[in-house]
Amino acid sequence: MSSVNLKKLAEELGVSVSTVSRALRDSYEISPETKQKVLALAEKLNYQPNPYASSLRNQKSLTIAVVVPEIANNFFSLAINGIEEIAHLNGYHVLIYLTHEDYNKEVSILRHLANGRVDGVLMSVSSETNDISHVKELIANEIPVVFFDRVCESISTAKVTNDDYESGFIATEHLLKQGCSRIGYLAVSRHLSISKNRMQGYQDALSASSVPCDASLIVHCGIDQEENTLLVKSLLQSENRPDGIFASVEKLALTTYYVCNDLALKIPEDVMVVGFSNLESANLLNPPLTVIRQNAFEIGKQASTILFKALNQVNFVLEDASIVLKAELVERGSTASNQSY
Amino acid sequence: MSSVNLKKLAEELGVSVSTVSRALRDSYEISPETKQKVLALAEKLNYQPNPYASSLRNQKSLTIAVVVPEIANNFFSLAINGIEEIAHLNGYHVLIYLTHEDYNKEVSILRHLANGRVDGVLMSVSSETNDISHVKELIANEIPVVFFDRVCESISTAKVTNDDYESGFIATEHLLKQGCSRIGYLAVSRHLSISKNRMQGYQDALSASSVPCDASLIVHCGIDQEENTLLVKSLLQSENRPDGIFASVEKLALTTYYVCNDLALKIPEDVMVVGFSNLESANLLNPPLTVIRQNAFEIGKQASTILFKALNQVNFVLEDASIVLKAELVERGSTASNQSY
DNA sequence: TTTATTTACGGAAACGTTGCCGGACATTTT
DNA sequence: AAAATGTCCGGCAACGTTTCCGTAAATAAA
Repeated sequence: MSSVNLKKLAEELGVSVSTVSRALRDSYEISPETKQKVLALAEKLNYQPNPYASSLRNQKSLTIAVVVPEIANNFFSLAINGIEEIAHLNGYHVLIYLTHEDYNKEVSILRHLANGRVDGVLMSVSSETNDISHVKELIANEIPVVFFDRVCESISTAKVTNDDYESGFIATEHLLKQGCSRIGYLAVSRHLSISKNRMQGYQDALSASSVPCDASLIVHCGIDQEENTLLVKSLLQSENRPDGIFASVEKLALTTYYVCNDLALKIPEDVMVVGFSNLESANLLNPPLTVIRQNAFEIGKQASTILFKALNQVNFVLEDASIVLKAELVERGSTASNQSY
Repeated sequence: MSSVNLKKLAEELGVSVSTVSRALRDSYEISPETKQKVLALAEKLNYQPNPYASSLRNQKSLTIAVVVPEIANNFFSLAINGIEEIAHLNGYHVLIYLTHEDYNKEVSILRHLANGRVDGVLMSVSSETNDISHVKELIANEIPVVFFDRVCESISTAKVTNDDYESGFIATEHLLKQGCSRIGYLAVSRHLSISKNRMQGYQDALSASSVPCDASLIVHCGIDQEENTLLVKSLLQSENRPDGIFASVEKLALTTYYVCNDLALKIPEDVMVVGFSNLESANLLNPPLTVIRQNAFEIGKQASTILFKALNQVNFVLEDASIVLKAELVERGSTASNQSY
C-alpha cells in the first residue's frame, strides 16, 4: 500500500497537513501558488487519498452493494453491467454479494451491511426469501435499498421491474394464438413476486380465452437443476402432456430444450416453447427460441440511477421512484405454427 | 448507518471502550462474566464494527478487487463466481471494476487502487493493453496482483491460465482431422497473450500437418461487434473462403454462426466451426457447437486461492504459484464430418 | 494612526477501532 | 511480612482525513 499521505506531502513542502488537504480540495483559503505546488507534488507522487480515512471522517463510503442470487446468469450479469456504469459515473465503487438463492446467506449479508460499509444497496431477492425482516432492519438503519427484478412488494422502497403480469399474459396469449391448448408453466419459486405475477398473467390469459387452467400443468421448480430436469421430464412424459411450455426464467427454457431432445419431442411441432431470456444466442438455438426479452442492462441502469438520486437528494422518496419497464416478445421458431421445415 | 459503536456499548454497560473491544475479540484479559455481558448486548443491538475504522487502524481492508474487461460474458461471470466463493470463505469482500476493454480506464482503475482500498487484485487485462507500467506501479505499491486468463506475461507474478497453445493446437488439429484444409482464425487482439498463444497453437498444428498457413485467413477482430461481423463476413465471402473457422473467443463463434446464417452457408457442410466457449447452451445451438471449454469457475477459484495465500503468508512468492489448467475439446455437430442429416 | 476586514495558513479535534502501557487489587511465592 | 506474579480493566495514542477555530500579516476603512 502506498505510503504517500497528507503528512508526507506536507513535510516535503514545508506546510501543514491542513493546508495540503485544503489545497487538494481547491479551498478558497489557499493561495494559487500554494495550490499549484501541492497539486504538482501530489501528481508527481501519485497521491491517492486513503479511502478508509475519508470514509471514517465523512461517514460516507462512496460504495454501494449489489446483492444478487447468482452472477453466472445473463440477466444478473447484464444488470450489474448497467449498475456499474452508473456507479462509475457517480464516482462510486461496487461491491458484489451472492446469496446463491440461500435465505440465510441473504440475511447474514444484509445484517453485515448495516455497518456502514456501503451507502446504499441494490438487490434482487433470493428465491427462498419469504420473511423480509432483514431488509426492513437494513432500511431502519437508514441504508437506502432499491430492488430490481425480484422485489419484496410489501416493503416501501423503490422497485425497478418488468411488467411481469403483462409479459406472462402476452407470452401465454402468443402460445394460444399459435395453437396451443395445454400450456405448462414452469415457475421458479413460490415466494417471488416475479414468479407470482408472471403466473397470474398466464392464468388470466388462459381465462380470457376460456381455456381451463389445469393445476397439474404448473410445475414449481427449485434451485437444483437435476431435480428441475426430472420435473420437466415428468411433465412432458405425462399422459396428457402439454403442447406448449412457458418458462418463467431462462434456465428453465434451456432445461425444456434438453428434455425435449432427450424425449425426442420436436419443438415446435410437438411442444412450443416460450421463455424469459436475455440470451444473445437465443436466435441460434435449434429451433430459435421465442423469448420475452427483458432489458436487463436498462433495469440495472435505472435501479442504480434511482439509488443515486436517493443518495444525493435530501428527502427523496424512494417508493415514488419505482419504475416498471416493458418487456418484449420476440417471436421465433420455437413457437412457429406453419412449418416450412 | 447504524450508530451502534463501541462507545455506545461501553456507556450502556458502564465499562470502558477498550474493555468492550477486547471482550469482542475474546481477549484473555477480560473476565468471562464481562465478556458475556458485552457479547449479549452486542448481539441485542446488532453491533457491527465500522469497517472503515478497522481498516484504517489495521491497515487492512479485507477487500479485494476484480478487474475485468466485461461482466456480461460467460467466462468472466463464471470466473467471478469462483472468486467470490473463495473470497467469502476468507471473510473478504469483492469490488468489481470493468475496463470495457479500454486501456485508459484500466490505467485509471489501477492507479486508484494504489490507495489501499483493496489488499489485492485479481485481473484479466483489456484487449487494448500493451504498455503494462500501470500494473508494475501497483505491484510496486505492494498490492499483490494475480492474473487470470488474460495475463501480462512479462510481469513476474502469479498467473492462472488455460493451456492456450495446446488448446489452439488441438482445436486446429480437430478441424484438420474432420477434413478442413483452409482454416480461418478469428483473433481477438494483437496484444493479448491468450490470442497469441492460441494462434501459435493454430499455426503449429497447421505446420505439423504440412498445411500452408495463409495469412489472409487470420482475421484480427476488435471490440466493435458490427465491425467484427463485417470482417468475418468478408472472410467467408472471399473467393477462396475457408472451410473451417476457429474462433478464439465465444463471441466470435456466435458471430460466425450469424454470418453463416446470413450468407446461407451451412455448418458444418460448408464451414466447420470450433470456438472457445463456456456457453451452457452450446449444445442446443443449430448445429451444436464444438467448443474448447475452459473451466472458468475453476480458474476464478484457483486465482483467488493463490491471492489469499499471498495475503496470508509472509514471503509467499507469487510467481511460483502460477497454474496452467487444461481446457477440453467437446466435439459436436458444428464439426461433424459424416452427416446423417 | 487606529480599528475593521481580508488573506493565508497552522493547530487540533473528531470519525471508530485497536493495542500498548500502566495500575489497582488479589493471589501466590520467598 | 515483603516481594513477585496474576487478573482485570481504564487511559491514551495512533491510523489518515477533514474541518472548525484561531491568528499573524497584509490591506482597507475609519
